[in-house]
Formats: sequence, structure tokens, C-alpha cells
Amino acid sequence: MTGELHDELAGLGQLEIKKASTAEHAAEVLREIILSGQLPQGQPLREMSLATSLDVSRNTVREAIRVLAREGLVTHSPHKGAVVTRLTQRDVADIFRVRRTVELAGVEALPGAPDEDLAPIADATAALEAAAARPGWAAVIDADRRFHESIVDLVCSPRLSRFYDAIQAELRLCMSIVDRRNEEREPLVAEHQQLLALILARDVARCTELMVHQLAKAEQMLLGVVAKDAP
Amino acid sequence: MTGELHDELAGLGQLEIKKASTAEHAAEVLREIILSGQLPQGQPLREMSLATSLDVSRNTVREAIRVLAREGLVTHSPHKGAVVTRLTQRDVADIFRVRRTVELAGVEALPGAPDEDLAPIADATAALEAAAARPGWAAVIDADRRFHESIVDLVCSPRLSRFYDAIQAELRLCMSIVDRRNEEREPLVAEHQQLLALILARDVARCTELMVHQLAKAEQMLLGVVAKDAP
DNA sequence: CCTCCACGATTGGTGAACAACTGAGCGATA
DNA sequence: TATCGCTCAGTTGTTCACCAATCGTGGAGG
Repeated sequence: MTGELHDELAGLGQLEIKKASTAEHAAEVLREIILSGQLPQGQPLREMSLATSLDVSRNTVREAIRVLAREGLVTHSPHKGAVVTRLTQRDVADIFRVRRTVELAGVEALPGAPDEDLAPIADATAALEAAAARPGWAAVIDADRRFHESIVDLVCSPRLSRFYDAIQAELRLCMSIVDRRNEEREPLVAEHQQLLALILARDVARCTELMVHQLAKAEQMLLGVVAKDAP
Repeated sequence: MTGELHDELAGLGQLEIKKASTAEHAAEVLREIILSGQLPQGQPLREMSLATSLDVSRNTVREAIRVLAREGLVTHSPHKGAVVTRLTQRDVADIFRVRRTVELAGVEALPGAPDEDLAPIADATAALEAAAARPGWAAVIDADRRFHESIVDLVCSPRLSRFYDAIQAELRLCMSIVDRRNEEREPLVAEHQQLLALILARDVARCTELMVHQLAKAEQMLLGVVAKDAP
């Protein structure tokens, strides 16, 4: 009988995620709006206006804003409200310091990782190749995100993975102001393929080296963008 | 003229932290109650009862509970409310995996750290010695906390330090159920003195080794405690 | 002994109200 | 002119009252 039950649940597969709490849902909507770059950095979030446009009560909006504040996507000041976080060069440097620490910890965990934990990394690489062949950056960025997330997951620490999630959200916020019109995508694919090869070979030393190099390059790029954005 | 202004502000040094929001304050009070072990793990937190005893509105209590939930101190289930988080062995293992990752990253940063960043570690060690000479565990545990926090601060990453703060809060929650009546405190002091010596000598390799060993010991102890606590 | 259902308690969410605070505009004064 | 103090509109912080949805439980009935 557990069989039938399981089948029934499987049929509901898509619906099960239908609804968390209203506040979480509101937070998710806001998060996507912010991360998609529709709101410029520093833009104030007015509770009343959001409440009417999201069609929820002001209290619910407040909860959502608190969630985003904890994630670092908005910055809250007492009696002044929340604004979309304005990332400074210092923030970018900090984010990449965390990336080095956490992602390299994932690489260090490589020797003891079972093969099936490596599969998501290969999947993300494949998705990255496929996305690069088609127009649009959204899929590319998402595949890149999954790639690095899978590396951190090698540590097998839910808390570390959650923390890294928040870091990636800030990173996306930062990347939302990047102008990618004339940016190459082939190098990105090639770099990740190299990384994947070293990962599958479980070559910790060279993987670390390459990853440090790539992170430094990305950091330089974003430092430049942030510098230009905030005069 | 900036000189006079600076002098005036310096005189006000202590007052600047005068007051956070009511919700944050409520969260802080609740946090201390939980971390001091006055509430057993699994204890439900009723919004109404807390609202009357803290003399704030139910909404404010709700906000405070959300804060604690995000910190991991309470576990929230829809329509069932929040309970003091019950830490499992899996949680303890995860917390220590994070500690290894993050604290060792602090040790790795040792070669590039300026001397003044090492001072807080020495201070914490001194405080630990002093606290161990007097009765009571609270001061000892706090000094230990500061010791490890200062090591993480060597990375110079506000985000990493904040994350580690949350981890330490969970750790304190876990330690609140430890029975320390017949536990030795001299070994703890000696171990930290050894660590401090290696840190001041900037001996990354041996410091890492010793710290891994000590963390493993603490982890074993807490795993045993948690196992006994949750049958 | 087991099942089912109704009830009380609790949480999730809304709307309105009021207090407290901020920032900007505007004179008044030196 | 520049600075101080004031008022004022707008926003946030907090409380209160209310209702719907849900959970746990205990008792009625089989």
C-alpha cells in the first residue's frame, strides 16, 4: 500500500512545491526581481507600494524584506527602510575570499568523494556547453552557478552549502550589472571543461591552482564593473 | 576642525549602541534564554505566551522567532510553530565539518596576517586562563568562543566571520546540555596555550595538525552527549 | 479496541490604527 | 551667505483586533 501512496505522490510531483508560506513566496518574487537586475542598486523598497503590487499585507512584505536582508540582497536601516544592496569593491573582494575558502574546501574533499557526487559537476558542465551554444546568458550563468555549487556540495555539509547559496545570491546581484553584450563565452566553457577534467582525475593540486586563477580573473572583472558602477 | 569633531565623538563612544528595534531586542532575550539552556531542546515556543511574558505584541514575537529560525536555534514547522532546535548527531558532525573548514582557513591565513590581528587570540587565551582559575564555566566557554572566533577573523572576511558566528551559536546550543560537573579544565587551557604558541610562531602545518586533533576530540565528546540526550 | 469527528488551541495572514522617526523645505538669525 | 531651528509630509515600527486554516486530542460510536 505504500506503493500506491508513493505513486499518487509521484503524480503530484509538480504541485507539491506549490506554496510555502506567503512571506517566503513574496521573498522569492522579490528576490527574482532584484537578481534579474530590474531594480537598480540602492533603490529603496517601500513597504506599502510592494504590499499593493504583490497583493499581500504590509506585515508579509516586512517579513519578506527581513528574509532578503538576512541574505544580504537588501540593506536595512532603522526607520529608513530597505534598499537594494549596493555592493562595493570591498564586498566583491570579500565574496571572492569566501569563494576561495569554500570552493577550495570542496576541491580538498575530492579524494574522499564517491563518484556519484561528481556526476552533478559533469552535468553542470554539459549544461554549460549546451547553454553556450544558444543565445542568452541566463542559462549560461545558471549552469555556471550549478557547477560551483556542486563542487561545494562535495564537502557534504548542508550548512556550508546553504552559506554558499547566499554568497552566490550576492554574486548574482553583482553580476546583474555586468554588460555582457560583447563578452566571449567560449573561454568560459573551455575553462570549466579543464576544471572538470582535473576533478574527474581527482587532481587536487592542479585543480586548486586552476581554480584560484579563474576566481582571480572573475574577481578582477567584477571589481572593474563595480568600480565603474559606483562613482 | 575634523579633529575637534573626532574628539567629541570619541567622548560619546559608549552611548552609540543605545538601542536596536524591539523585535531584535526580543530575539536577543530569547536567544540568551535558549543558549543558557533554560529551555530544553524540542520545547515549543508559543507566540501568545512569549508575547505576554516579554510584554510585546504577538507580531513582534513572530519576527523574533523568524530571526532565531534563520540562525538555526529554533526549528519552525508550518502551523505547528517553533520549537527549540533538537540537534542530532548528524548536525554535530556537520557543525564540526564547518569548523574544520573555516577555522583551518583562518590558520592558513596566518602567514599573511599582521601582528595586531594575532593580539585578540592572545587576549582570549589570557582570558581563558583567568576564567579557568575561577569557578563557573560561563567565562571559560566565552573565552574559548572568542579564541576560535579570532582565528576565523584572520581571514579578514566579514561574511565568513558572520557565518562562523551562527555556527558558534548552534555550538553553544549543543553545549548547553553538557554536564560539566566533573570535567577537567586544565587540559583545555593547556591545549589553547599550545595552539597560541604555534600561532605566534606562524607554524601553519603543526597548528593545523593540533587543531584537527582538538576539534576531533570535542566532536567525539559532543556526539556522545547528543546520543545520550536523544534516545 | 479501533475509527471518526468535532472541538479547542495555535498559527498564518490581513487591515487599521497610532507613535516614532527621517528627510526635505523654509524662514529667521547672525 | 551660511547655519540653525522649525514644521510637515512620508515612511517605518509596533500594537491590536479579527478571521481562516490547521493540528492535536479526546470522546462518541461502532
